[in-house]
Amino acid sequence: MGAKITSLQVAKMAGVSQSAVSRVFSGASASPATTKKVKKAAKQLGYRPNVLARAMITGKSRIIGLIVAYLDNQFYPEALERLSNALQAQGYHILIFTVSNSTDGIENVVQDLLDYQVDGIIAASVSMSSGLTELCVKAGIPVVLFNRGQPGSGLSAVTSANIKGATMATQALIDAGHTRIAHIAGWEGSLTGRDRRQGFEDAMAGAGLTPFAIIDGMYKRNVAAATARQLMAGETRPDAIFAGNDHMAFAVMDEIRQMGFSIPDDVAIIGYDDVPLASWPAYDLTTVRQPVNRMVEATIDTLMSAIDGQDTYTQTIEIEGPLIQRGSSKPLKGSPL
Amino acid sequence: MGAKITSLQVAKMAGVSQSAVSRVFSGASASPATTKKVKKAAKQLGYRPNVLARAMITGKSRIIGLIVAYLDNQFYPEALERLSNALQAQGYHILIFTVSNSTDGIENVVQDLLDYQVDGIIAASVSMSSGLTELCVKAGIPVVLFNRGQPGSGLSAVTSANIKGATMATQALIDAGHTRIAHIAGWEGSLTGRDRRQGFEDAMAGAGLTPFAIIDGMYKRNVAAATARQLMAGETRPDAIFAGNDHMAFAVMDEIRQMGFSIPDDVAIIGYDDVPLASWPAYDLTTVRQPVNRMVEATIDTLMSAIDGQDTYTQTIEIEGPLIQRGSSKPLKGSPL
DNA sequence: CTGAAAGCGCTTACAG
DNA sequence: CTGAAAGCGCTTACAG
Repeated sequence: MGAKITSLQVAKMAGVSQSAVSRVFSGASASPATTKKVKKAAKQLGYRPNVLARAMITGKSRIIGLIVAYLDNQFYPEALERLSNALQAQGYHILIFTVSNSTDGIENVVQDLLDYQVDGIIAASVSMSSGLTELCVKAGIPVVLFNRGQPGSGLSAVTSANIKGATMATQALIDAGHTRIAHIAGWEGSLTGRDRRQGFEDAMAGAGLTPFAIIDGMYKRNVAAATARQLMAGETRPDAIFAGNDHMAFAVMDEIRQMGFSIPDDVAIIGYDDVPLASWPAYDLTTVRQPVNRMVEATIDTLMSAIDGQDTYTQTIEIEGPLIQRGSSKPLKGSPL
Repeated sequence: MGAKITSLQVAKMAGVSQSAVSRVFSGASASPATTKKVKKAAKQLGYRPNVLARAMITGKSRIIGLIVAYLDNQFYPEALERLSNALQAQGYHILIFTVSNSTDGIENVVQDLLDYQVDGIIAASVSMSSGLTELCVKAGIPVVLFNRGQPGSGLSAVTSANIKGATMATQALIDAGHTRIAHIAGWEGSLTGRDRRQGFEDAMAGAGLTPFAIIDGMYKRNVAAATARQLMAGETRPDAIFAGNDHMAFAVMDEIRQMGFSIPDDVAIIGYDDVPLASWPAYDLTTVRQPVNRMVEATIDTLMSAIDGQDTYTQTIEIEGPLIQRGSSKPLKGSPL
């Protein structure tokens, strides 16, 4: 068992040279007669080329390293699935690394990826230190950041239009007549979190309103829940909360309902992402949609052209998504429903 | 850029042979003096061994192929994360393939995996045709099925004790006083689905009860929701529903609540898996816990000993989990709460 | 179009 | 302990 079949054995059986076998399988030119003989022998022996050996020579492993965190946030499994499908369709394979949100894990991960001679790296919601970035650049391995920009890093990034999206969400709350609007923000250490906060502040300022509160929810369920409880337990309460993402918004809704408040009557909630769960009746969450499919497309495109060496310059792509109005917030004030 | 540093360059700089460099990095014996010189040169040049080249010679790629479907079911992202962490800790890396539930996709996937010379394969909730199984056996690549047994396949498998778990769940409904109990079953094409159905039927028969209905929910949200609606729209209605997994149970709860029924007063619901969402207040779902961490442990253990060639025999491991009583079902009849 | 040969970057017996 | 050499399974100029 495990008796590996090599191109040499196929060659012998087919009565041709080893190079001929290689040519047939690597798509190089070969006469119909040779091709036929080789294919027949290969089939009989169950031969398939060793991809690792091929990779060594061509310098192309056709492996893409994917680094992902936050798998408990429904946005990422979906993104992972779509990235995976898109990459498979192009004949690439994904070497996956899951990391925790802490930064220290990622150092080794990138080195491991590089050791495997990956052709490119997609980093979903993780930050790359300048040292790591340099490492990849030196190795000539393109990196694309997914759903997390990193200004000044020199890395390509694909995100949604976070400032604009957050402005839309906040504006919707303002237009519905809310005045005491709080923001449970995404992790301040991430550009995504900072941009959404910026959008919130812009909209509030534009309406001449003072934020009821801005608190970092760290993109974590328990932090968001605790924050919500604290906000709602006070003497004066917010009449609306914009959460930095859906994952936190669900925790906020759970907590607030448990306290006996009604959504959206006592307090309106808006999230960000539009993960599948947001549309389920149990939450029915108003949210800003991040168009996963278009973000994935852009990511793959960016990565592929970098691998092909077409574009050596860095691209930052922002994709806009609509506000999806649902039951967790009130429609426009005075608007018919 | 991309000027790959090889062991030969390190050797020249360190003034030793290429073999010496290799020995230092592959953990073979080398004198302290040599080791020091080599490490110094390697560091200066930023050298790291090419894992692909190493894999070619040793015949060990340290890559594990992971096939996963149903990523929209919260159980799998969690399992993926834990599998990934456990494997990384052992120095293995995961080549991931996401497949749809349809069987046709997996054929090519396994071939791709084999082409990459993976050391082993973990198949999460996907079935392997006998042809595929034979392919892996011939290639000497161990396969472990995760959360999906396949009797007669000769493959190792790790699952929860599905029959027992389903019996417990059903018994809990019976003990709470329900008599018109329906089962929205997991996909009949899967052993998991059939076993849970079996457990349901056993418990019902044991109590002298006739199932109100048994309908295949295909492990799909929309099918489960439609089934629930149909059941509840009838003249006589079930007073309890056991769903084949949590993912379907959530859909059932959403649908039933939208119809205006109350849970658990009008109808009690129990699921299977105990995914994180089950404990969130919005669902508060009574369910049978699948101990992911122990299932992952068992999977890794089984795979590793197969890779090391210690155990060539097939193992089928079933892990028991407790029933987690929550608000979607009533506690034991007459019990204080 | 085809075969003989070199070489990808390593590991590992084999002598010394 | 160490170096020279063979070889893992391929691809790819190079002649013919």
